[in-house]
Amino acid sequence: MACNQIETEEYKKEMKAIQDSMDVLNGKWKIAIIKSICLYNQRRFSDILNDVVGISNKMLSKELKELETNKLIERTVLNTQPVTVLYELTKHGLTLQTIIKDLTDWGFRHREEIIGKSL
Amino acid sequence: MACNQIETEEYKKEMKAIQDSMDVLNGKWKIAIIKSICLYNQRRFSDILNDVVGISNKMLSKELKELETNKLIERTVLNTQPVTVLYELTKHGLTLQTIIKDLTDWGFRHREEIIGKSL
DNA sequence: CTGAATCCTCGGCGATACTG
DNA sequence: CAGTATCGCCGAGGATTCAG
Repeated sequence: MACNQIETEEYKKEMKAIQDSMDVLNGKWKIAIIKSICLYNQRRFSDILNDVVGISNKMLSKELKELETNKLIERTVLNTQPVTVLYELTKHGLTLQTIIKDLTDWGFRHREEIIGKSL
Repeated sequence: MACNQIETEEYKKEMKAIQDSMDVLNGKWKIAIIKSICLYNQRRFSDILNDVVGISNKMLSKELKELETNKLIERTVLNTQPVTVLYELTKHGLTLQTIIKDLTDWGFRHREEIIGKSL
């Protein structure tokens, strides 16, 4: 119900907003990385590298940079020997949780719908 | 809060579920197409082609097929001259509305957070 | 009108090696 | 440990043309 609305101006704005969201979340790894950090609140580079099965260090490095640019995570360098780098979600990053939860729920329902059985 | 949970089995399932969702929604066009159909409940090929700015017919055709495979939309061919083809959301397709709304809202907030002002 | 077919480009992503 | 550098594949997606 009520997903129709004729206001085209509003419609265009919404489309842009969605594209913004998708750009941030797109790609093969972003959400997996966020989940990894989220799971432990704080996580090191190599920890995430282990958590996110299949990712290469190059990709991880790139994705982390993008997430930081988008102010979703924060990078902290510790003066240990050798260096330790911690990543954690920002306040803004934490607001993604609703979406992530919805995506999870819908994913389960979708699988049932398509394959006819759950995980 | 409470996005951490130690159960790794559950964690893996959730990751798969999210990947399922993202696979369905990924790419440059899927959500825009869904929104277009949704806006009018029923929409023809060339209508969507106009709604979704920038998409090529090849892409539209491909995306529509995928959406149909995923049982999100339904294709109806009318015996007109020339042929008319209608696309509409299925019940399952309509369940995406929550996610789409969340993505829209978050997109707005994100823009404020990053650029410092709204659309 | 609704696509399918073809050709081409560009960037995402992987593999491996190297650095402070 | 936490990345960078380099090479290269492959598929997403654009432009154009053809077909029923």
